[in-house]
Amino acid sequence: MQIDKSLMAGSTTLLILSLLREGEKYGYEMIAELARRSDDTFQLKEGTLYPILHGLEKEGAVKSCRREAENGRERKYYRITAAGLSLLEEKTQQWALFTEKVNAVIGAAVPAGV
Amino acid sequence: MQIDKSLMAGSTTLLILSLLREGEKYGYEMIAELARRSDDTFQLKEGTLYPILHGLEKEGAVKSCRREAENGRERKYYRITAAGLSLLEEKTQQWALFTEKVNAVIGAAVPAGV
DNA sequence: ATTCCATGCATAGACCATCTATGTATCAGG
DNA sequence: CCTGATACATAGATGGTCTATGCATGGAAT
Repeated sequence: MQIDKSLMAGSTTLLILSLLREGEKYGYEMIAELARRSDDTFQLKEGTLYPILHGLEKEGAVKSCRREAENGRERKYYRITAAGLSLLEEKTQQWALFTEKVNAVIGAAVPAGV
Repeated sequence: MQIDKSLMAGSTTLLILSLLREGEKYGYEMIAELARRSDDTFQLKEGTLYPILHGLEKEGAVKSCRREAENGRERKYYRITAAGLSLLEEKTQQWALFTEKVNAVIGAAVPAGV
């Protein structure tokens, strides 16, 4: 099943920050990693990811540095900052609250044992 | 805590159809009901709800009829159709899949026992 | 050698769902 | 009378994602 695009909105930043929490990563890698962990449910496009990363850097949530990788290619590695960590925490709490409330509404419409 | 607006995108239709599954309702009532069940987390605006209802009616997921209520006011009651029920089922499954995958990604970043 | 594909970053414009801001109309209460 | 709650409606702004495209490099195949 394919996920409706609009559902993705709002959670992309949460997903990206979650990945960066484990260590620095570069753009292309994050796209592949998101696809892998979600069993190809999340297939983030480059045109989506890069603007988000630039925005996060602009607000100080991540920092980047260009570096040559082992394969000789130049990559731009992103690292999460202290501000990024607290942003991640906020987003995580919002996500938990949001899913809880949605489930409260739709769950009420589909009572388990009634 | 206030939920980021963009998180709402995509799930509004699911919420509305869920409400209508229990029986016919009118617009103003749905807004109040959503707020109540979500402890005021979801405060849908009229400018958001009515266009959605019109769209759902256009695609045959709901049907409406104007009727005078006990209080003498004229209301527009919406009823979910068979097509609406299958749309609801699809949206519900998408929601379940989506939350599962998001949790897989962000959960992987915060392993419980490691 | 040349072509093609994967890697890797980047941006402009389109798209779509929601919000803001209004507008209309009725009814109850001060 | 005038305000506020009820009730529906629409236009325009906003914001996040997608599509499409561009550039550049390296490896593999013909």
